This record gives sequence, structure tokens and C-alpha cells, in this order.
Amino acid sequence: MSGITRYTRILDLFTEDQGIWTIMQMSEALGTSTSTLYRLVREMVDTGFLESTVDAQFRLGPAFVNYDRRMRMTDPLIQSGTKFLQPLVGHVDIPATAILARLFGNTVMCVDDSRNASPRINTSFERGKPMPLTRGATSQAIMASVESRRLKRLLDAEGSLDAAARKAFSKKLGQLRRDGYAIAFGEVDKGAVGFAVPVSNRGLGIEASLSVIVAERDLTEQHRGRILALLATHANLIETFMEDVRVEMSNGLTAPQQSKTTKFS
Amino acid sequence: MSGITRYTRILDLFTEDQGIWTIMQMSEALGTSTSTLYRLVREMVDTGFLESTVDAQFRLGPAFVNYDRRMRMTDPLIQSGTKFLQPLVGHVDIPATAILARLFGNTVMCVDDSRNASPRINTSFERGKPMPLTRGATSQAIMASVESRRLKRLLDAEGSLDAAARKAFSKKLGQLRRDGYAIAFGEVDKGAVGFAVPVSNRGLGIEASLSVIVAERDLTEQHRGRILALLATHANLIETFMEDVRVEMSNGLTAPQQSKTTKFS
DNA sequence: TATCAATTATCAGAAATTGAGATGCAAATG
DNA sequence: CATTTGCATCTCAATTTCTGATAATTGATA
Repeated sequence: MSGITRYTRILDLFTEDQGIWTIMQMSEALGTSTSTLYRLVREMVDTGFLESTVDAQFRLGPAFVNYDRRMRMTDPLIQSGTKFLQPLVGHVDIPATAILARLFGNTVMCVDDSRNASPRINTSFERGKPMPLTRGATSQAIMASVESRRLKRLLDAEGSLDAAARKAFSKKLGQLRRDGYAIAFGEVDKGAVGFAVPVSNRGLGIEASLSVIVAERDLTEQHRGRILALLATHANLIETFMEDVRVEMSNGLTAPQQSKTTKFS
Repeated sequence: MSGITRYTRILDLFTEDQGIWTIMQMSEALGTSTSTLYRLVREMVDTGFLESTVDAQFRLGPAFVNYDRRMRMTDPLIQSGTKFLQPLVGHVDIPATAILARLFGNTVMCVDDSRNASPRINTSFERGKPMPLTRGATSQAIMASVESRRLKRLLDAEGSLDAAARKAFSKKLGQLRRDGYAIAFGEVDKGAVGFAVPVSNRGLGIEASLSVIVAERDLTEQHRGRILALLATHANLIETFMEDVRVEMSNGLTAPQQSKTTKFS
């Protein structure tokens, strides 16, 4: 075992389904000696990535909550977008979820969510959830605004679409680009409808989308128009705000470098 | 450099103040060669701990949002407490912040927060913020319910209190234990008053507290009583809920081990 | 096509990691 | 109170990985 995977292998054991592990269980699951695991786990406890709890068990530790905060405080999209989700969803008069999602490397991940009070429809859109790249309005609105070479690399990495499916997908994205929004019926959750518009800032390297998810049975033609209008105006607000953040940053003391090349996917 | 610190040294550069770094800047800050940093950073980008962005710069990546979610979904305290913060703060009729904080190893960290709508008083209590161990009602309510040997170890690790100060602190904690709540005036933020009660579950190894923070100028004697009553009832609700979670877990298929020893701090 | 910065690859010496088993430690038991 | 038990740490030699200087490559831009 080498590099960071020595640690991520362990962290990845801690899923939603099993959030608590003993050293023995880890040893069996990973095929690594308990000596080594005791050593690695101790390092991770010391740095806050794991927490030691009762009955010789371990859980994910406080480091994640802390780093997550640092991210919220410094990510221009989250900074700009988070304050508009509540107003957006507040203006929708059926049960709805608003989400802000962003493309990171090869994954689309939801970075913030907001629900309008009372009856929650059960959607799997939620802060911290990685999204399928090609299914759902949320991802499609982002993919439609990604430049073609990058899109190709993303789909290659994803690898779920064959040549024919990819062609169809490209055509669909072309339509989305012309429309300026994406709608998807039950592509992620059965019975849910997603509406999404792109949000981006080239200068900050941010490709994102703003979505509203509602239950199909609640939806009328009127809501549809209203939701699309709300999305357009709120996406605009977020982009404006983000541009302000960008300008502030480049006026700041930490002057950015002057090149425009980057090779990391 | 060895172990997990190879990576955490890098991650710890990404603070609230500077959330974006180039390889060169990291190299200068850490005194490590760019070869090595390119290699380490690539690993971290591949695993989502960092993100590559424009102008050859790097930011914290999506892994933290994702692990944070796993934690929220599996931590019994967060699961139980999060739904009561909004109602709690909703019942306070002056601008207030409710927070849920928990002792992890040697740190007290805020794991959830909620504000009652409109005018935000500026407090530094916020999800993801580590708290000083001995200052503020939030931490004191927790420290008061920690068993004495553990307390000693915590204060040793912290190391900010000399013998005399420690004695005074112990006396204070004794009083808190008798009162059942802690009140602190401006110990963390100037002009803020914190009220806190302990929340714990021995069987789950959880020592936490529930707090309400308000501005001193808004506070009357009436509010004081009301807030303490609200805290007591809501803390009770959270503890009851958490006990249900515990019982569910031990009835589940993943049977826990049978010992009661743990040596990790 | 040439140029330039960013990034990756190569490689040998230096350093860290691994796992088996011994040891330490504290709580539970008789 | 001595003993047992289970969790956690320590030791050490064989093995693997890491480091940093330098060379090669990539991709955007002029």
C-alpha cells in the first residue's frame, strides 16, 4: 500500500451504512495486519480524521466538520450561492428543494441545499452527495456549459456511455444550451422533477448549477414557468455576486499568478 | 516527513484567510521541493481532498463535503440534535443562536448551529469551529459532566491553566454541576452571553452541550429564565432521542464488542 | 511553429513502513 | 488480591516507499 491510499482505504470504510468500526473489522475488511492498523488509526485519531469511541470502536472525527467549514468560508460559489437558496425555495408554493451543485474534477457534488419548510418530499439531493454525471437536470445543466474537450474527458473517465449514447447525450446538451435550462423527470429519484440552470464563472474556474426539485404530482404548468423564472433570476444574482468576489480577490494582496494553463483534470 | 503529516501539513495551509495556493507558495511555506509537492498534491486531487482550479492554484476539494455528510448521517448526536435546534431558537423572542457542540478527543467542536431569522448578532459560534476548552458556557457545560480523570488529561493536554487557575476552574465546574447549567458573559465574544446545558449519552460515549447565545444588551431577567427552561426541555428531548438511537443500534445486526476499555485519548 | 510555464517522469540514495511477536496496561473476575 | 482477558503499544529487520535534482512532456498562446 502506498501514498494517501493507506489512509483513504480506511476512511472509505466509514459509509452511511456502517459508520463505526473496530480495528479487527478493519483488518478483516482490508487484509491489513492489526499492528499496522493500530498505527494508522492512531495517526488519524491524533489528526482528528477519526474519533475513538466506546467499546474499542472508531468513527469519523471532527477534522471533516472543520475542513468543511474552511471550505464554506473560502469557496466563492458557496459564499455567493448559499444566501439565495432560502429565498429561492421560499418563492415556490409547493414542497420543493433547492440545491446548488458544482463540478469538482470529475464529480458533480451538491454543495448546499434548502427546503421550504413543512412536508419534505424525499429526494436524494442533499449537501455532500455526489451526483451521477449524465443523469438529472442538475448535472446536465452543468455539462451543457462545459467546454467540449473537457466534456469528452469527463465522459471518458465516467465510462458509462457507449458511442451511440454519447452522441444522443451531446445532442441533448445542445438543446439545453439553446433553452438555457434543463428539466428531467424521475432521472434520479422516481416521481421527482428537476429544473436546473447553469451557474458559472470562467475567471474562478467554477462550473455549477442551481436546481429546484419538486414532486411530479404537485406540478402544474403554472409552477413550471414560475420555477424557471425564479431559477433564471436567482442564478443571475449568484453569478453577479461571484464576480464581485472574484474582483475583490484579484485586488487583494495575495496576487494570483499570470498564466492560464492547468493540466490537472 | 512521515505518516499522515505529509498530507495534513499541506491541508493545514488552507485556512479561512488563505484558501487558495500554488505549488510554489506551498513549497516556500513548507520548505519541501516542488517535485514532492506536485506528487503529493496530485494524490490529494485524485482523492478529492484538493481541487485544481484556474491559474495553477489549488483549493480544498469535495471530499470534505462528502465525508462531512457521512458524519452527519451516522453521528447519533447530530442525528438526534439537529432537528431540535430550529424549534429551540424559534422559541426565543430576541435574536439568538442555538448551537450543539461536542467533545471529540481533546477538542470541543460545534457540530450544528441555527439562528432565529432576522438580525444576526455576530458570534463566533458556528458549525465547524473548534472552541476553547475552558472558556464559554458551551465548553464549560461539557467539561462539568466529564469524569475527573478524563478532565485532568484534557486540561494537561490543553496546558493553558496553571495550578491555581485549575483549582478555580474545578470549583466553578462543581457549581455548574449543582446548577445544571452554565452562563458566561463575554468569555468568547465581547457583548455576547452564552447559556448552556450538558447533553450526554454514556453508552454512546458522547459528551456534548446545547447552548443559546444572545446579545447582552437584548437580555432581560425574563428571557434568562425562559432560555434556561427551553434549554432544559430541549436537551432532554435530544437525550431521549439519542438513547433510542443507541438501543436501535445495539439491536441491529452489527453487534458491538463486549468490553468497556479504550485507551485512545 | 516556437515559446514558455506547468506538470510529469526518471532514478539512486535516504527514509519510512510493514507485520510478527513481545510487552504494557487497565478493567473484570474469581 | 492475584489472575485473566482484551485492547493497545513497542521492537526490529526485511521490504517498500519517498525524496529531490534533473530531464522530458504537455498544452496553451504568440
